[in-house]
Amino acid sequence: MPFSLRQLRYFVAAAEHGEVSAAARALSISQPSVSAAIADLEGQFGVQLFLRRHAQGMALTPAGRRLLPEARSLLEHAREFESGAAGLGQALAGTLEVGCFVTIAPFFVPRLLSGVRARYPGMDVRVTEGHHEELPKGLKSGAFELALLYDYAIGADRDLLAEPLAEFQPYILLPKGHRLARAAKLSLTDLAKEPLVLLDLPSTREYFLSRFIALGIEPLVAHRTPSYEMVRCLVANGHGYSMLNMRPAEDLTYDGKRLVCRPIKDPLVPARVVLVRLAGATQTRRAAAFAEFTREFFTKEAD
Amino acid sequence: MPFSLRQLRYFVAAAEHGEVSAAARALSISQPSVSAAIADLEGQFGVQLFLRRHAQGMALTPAGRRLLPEARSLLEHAREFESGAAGLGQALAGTLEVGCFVTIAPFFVPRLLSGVRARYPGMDVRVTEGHHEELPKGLKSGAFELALLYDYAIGADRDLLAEPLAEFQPYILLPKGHRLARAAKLSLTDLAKEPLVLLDLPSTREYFLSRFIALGIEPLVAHRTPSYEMVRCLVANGHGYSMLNMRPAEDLTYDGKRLVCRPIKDPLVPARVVLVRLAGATQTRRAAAFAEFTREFFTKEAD
DNA sequence: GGGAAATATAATTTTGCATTATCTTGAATA
DNA sequence: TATTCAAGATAATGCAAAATTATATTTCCC
Repeated sequence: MPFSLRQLRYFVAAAEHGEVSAAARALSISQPSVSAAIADLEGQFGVQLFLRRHAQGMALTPAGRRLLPEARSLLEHAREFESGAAGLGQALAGTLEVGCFVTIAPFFVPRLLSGVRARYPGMDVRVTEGHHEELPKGLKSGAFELALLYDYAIGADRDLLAEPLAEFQPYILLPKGHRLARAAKLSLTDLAKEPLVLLDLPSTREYFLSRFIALGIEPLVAHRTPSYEMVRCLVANGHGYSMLNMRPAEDLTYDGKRLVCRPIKDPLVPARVVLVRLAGATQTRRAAAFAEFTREFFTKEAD
Repeated sequence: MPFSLRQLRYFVAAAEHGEVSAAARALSISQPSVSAAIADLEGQFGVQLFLRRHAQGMALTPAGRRLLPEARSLLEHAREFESGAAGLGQALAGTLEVGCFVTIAPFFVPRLLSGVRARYPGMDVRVTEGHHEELPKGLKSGAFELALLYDYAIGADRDLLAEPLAEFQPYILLPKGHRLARAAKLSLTDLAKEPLVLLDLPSTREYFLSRFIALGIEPLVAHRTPSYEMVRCLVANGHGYSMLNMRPAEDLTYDGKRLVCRPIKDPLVPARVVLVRLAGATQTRRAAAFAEFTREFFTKEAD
């Protein structure tokens, strides 16, 4: 492209003012800049656009007269493009309320927030952590537009649209040095007589228990706690075993104890992390953008 | 205008290749240049256009996907503008503005227009008739690119280039049956005491009078009129004689009277019809083509 | 864990654009 | 006719954008 939008702007201004000097004043630049831009255009196109009348300013040649409206049109197109492009970012500006299940949040939310902030600088995502009984309510009440949670918490609720993002196979958690930890894989039947530390959260509680019951096993629930890290600490301190979906980067508890994780031999239905939204509502552009980003995030995560 | 066509070109190339590196190769520039251009666009618009997938190149974000066709459209517009602008100088299609002295026009312009239209079908010649004081101004103001007029109207104007096309010896116009009409040739001295009907147009007026004065004759100006046909009618109705350059096909006036035309015995500088253009300006191809055709036309006319 | 591929970043050179000052030209004026 | 004035072109110079090369970083893949 031999010419620039800048040069076109100068050409149009000079044509409108009939003088390079006046155009330069209007553009708040110096007169030689405008002169040079016009001379360059004329050279590029091989056509004389203006007649120089010295003390009388400049007059458009027939060629210049024909070019003027086309230059205006191109500049107008450029302005439209600009506002359209700026609008892409602008429309996303604003706040998006998102809910997230507490145990999922630390694993993904921080990185999701960073990524979304980078891609959509004007967009402000506010994440509220909640339990499985609260999140669907929050969606329905309008407290959030999207929620990140486990599919087992939704059941057959027809009001919610759940988009699967990732699958997690539950695993068994044992204290380091536990006799069962020597096996590479464990069967739930091996654990039937062992004390279970249950993550005692709505839905999650039922989800874990149902994994046993599906195999005809009645687990011995020795401890119940609603805290994820408390589960890990209890297990690491020898109070029993547990079953979890998500696995932190280190098998180390807050109180410095070591854990051992073992996959489960028995075929279990995995837990699916889903992105949930209200079936009836039309999605805002912010929500669509967040959903798109989250989709990509988990696709990359799966690789 | 915060962005440039250059940046848009790089953006489109990167989107098409899916890689900055490949786009840079295709554009024959370095990879960081493309990276920087895209980063700048993203900054300008406040939107992320690409997902960086490191070893996997780049993928368009939803925003980038939306912007891509618009960027292509703007670039296409710019290309059209460019070819249009470049074509102004070269292509024969388009409009050529020509000025012509009023009394010359009816003798040549209609046939010139027909001929030019036949030879250059895409070319639109617009002729503006004017007087000798207006035509050079029109050239200098850019109103027309070429003008057809008498050489005596130019004088020593160094800004104008005049190309001779045809010479016309002035002749004497008498009413039918005038006593001087019996002579085959007339001397201006024979007319010194006769009433003169003067074609009263700038330059032309001075031109005719100077023919007499050059011979030491002071003509008797009985009537002045700026209308060519009025001169003929006044003469035909016995109000005097006149001197003209151009001779219509019939020596018959609008009011049905007969005229007699007689050549002049005295040696006079002929009137030259010239094609004039601005000395400083570069000629468009249309103007060159018109000039060439006009040259040929008058050469044939002289035969 | 190491190599390859892709982009980003850093440092440097080059180019383009802006500026000020000066020159040229034609028109208006005395 | 000489002078002054207005407008554009040209020249010299500084600065900022964009190009380049080289290097770092990240991820994939073996």
